[in-house]
Amino acid sequence: MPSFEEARQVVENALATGQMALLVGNCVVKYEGRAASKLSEGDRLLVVKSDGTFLVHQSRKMNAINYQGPGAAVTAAVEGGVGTGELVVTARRKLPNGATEKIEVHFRSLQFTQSFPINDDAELKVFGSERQLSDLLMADLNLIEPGLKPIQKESGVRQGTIDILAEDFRGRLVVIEVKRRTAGLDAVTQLARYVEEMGRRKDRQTRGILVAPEVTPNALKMLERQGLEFFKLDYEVSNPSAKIKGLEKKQKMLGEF
Amino acid sequence: MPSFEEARQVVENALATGQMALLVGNCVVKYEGRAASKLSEGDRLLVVKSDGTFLVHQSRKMNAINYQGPGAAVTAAVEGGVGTGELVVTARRKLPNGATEKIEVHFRSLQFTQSFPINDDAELKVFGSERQLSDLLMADLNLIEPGLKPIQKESGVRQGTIDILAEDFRGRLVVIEVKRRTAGLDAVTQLARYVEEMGRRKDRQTRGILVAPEVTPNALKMLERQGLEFFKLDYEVSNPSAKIKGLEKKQKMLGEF
DNA sequence: GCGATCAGCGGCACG
DNA sequence: CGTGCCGTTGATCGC
Repeated sequence: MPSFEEARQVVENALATGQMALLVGNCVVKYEGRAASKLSEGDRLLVVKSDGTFLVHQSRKMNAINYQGPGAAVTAAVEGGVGTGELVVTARRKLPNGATEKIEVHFRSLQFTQSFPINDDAELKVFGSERQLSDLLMADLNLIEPGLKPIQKESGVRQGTIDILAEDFRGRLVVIEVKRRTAGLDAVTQLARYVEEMGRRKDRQTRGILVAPEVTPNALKMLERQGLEFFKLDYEVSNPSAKIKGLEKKQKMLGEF
Repeated sequence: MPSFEEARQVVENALATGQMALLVGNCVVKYEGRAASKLSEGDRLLVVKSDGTFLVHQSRKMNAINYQGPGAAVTAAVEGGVGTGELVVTARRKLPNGATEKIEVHFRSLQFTQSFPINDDAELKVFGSERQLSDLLMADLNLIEPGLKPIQKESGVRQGTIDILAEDFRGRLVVIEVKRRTAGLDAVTQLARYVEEMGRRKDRQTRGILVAPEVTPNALKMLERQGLEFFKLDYEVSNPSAKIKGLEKKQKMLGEF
């Protein structure tokens, strides 16, 4: 049961020395900024990271119930008289907008306060991202359709948001949108927009193919209505790699000869 | 510097008694499931909540670098010989898919381990959500355009995914999509889809209005190209409420008489 | 339970 | 910086 003053010093010290501070206690949380919120009394975990990240966690759910991102200015103050006082930890942040947002955690009591030195330069390596699947597919578009050829970005002109731009055996443009999970209506509208934009810019007949492991019934209907296509992508991820199952199959077939 | 065995007991005890466990130490993290990932050695904070939530936090950024949602089964085991061993904390979860995903945290050393009782029944009250703004607007559609009337089955309850469905002074259908922040291309494609679906289902001339505090240049161009409309929504949030500035203005105007 | 959408989304990469 | 879009998105609401 640390005192408010001890807790205040732990937070200040953590901020000064680049450590991570952890506080557990009963508190009320107020937020005002892009929206506003009020969280009444309860026990929570407060995490204050050295980059200004500020997380209030409840006893359930993954997401912090209130938070502030990196760059927030965190302060701690003991307010009110002895015995009736509280520890107020505040995080302020400037919005790109110019306005500011503020979160205040009012601790009525504390179970625990401590700060920790956290040294960590490691970066997460992820396998099975959409980008990676897209690159794997690009390496062999014949998997989707024989004769499909990728179109290289012309002299520095970025296609931007289109995953894969290709040309079919008849010379038609093919816009390919890859999704790593079940594709819904949003994926179809996205593809439809790319196809529409591409057809308008290039004034050329353009096909659109949605590539995903699954597609919802509504999304499939909409695809058909718009004359777009679906290709089922089976893939699997394991620790040092991601693999498209079709490519594996193809390898086996080649191996049979 | 708790021993691995002490730490294991803290985790097990926390799980058994519904407490939240906090561990700080040097670890390696492996994940395999919807994707796969590897995070090499570094100091991190591990949070294990009583609902199975499992969060690995680095010293920076808001999001957990590795995680598992509510419902995960968490276990802890000491592996390897004395002196060379490690504490392995594992979270397993069944995907809706049927497959399972797993995250393993291998602690090589520990700075801190403790569990805390967290009692919290409070729910966050948020002001300024899109839903709330939509309801405020619905209460007085004349703000957007004189003669606009909401079409609703039940008072205040909106149907389906369309934010607001209304009828203008000429009896045309009006689909209104409300965004609480700057609207981009996705908002426009979404609105376009609703308008297209509505027009097709009702076989009736249909307008579409995008309502947002701002709109990106590209989105505005696309709106115009599709014959859709934009209405700038100014609002402000403060702690017990959200207010649409236009409505405030209108109140003042009425008060002037 | 699945489907669709919002979120104070966060984060990243590109212009 | 803004714009666009992915994310092991998560969380919620409606069917």
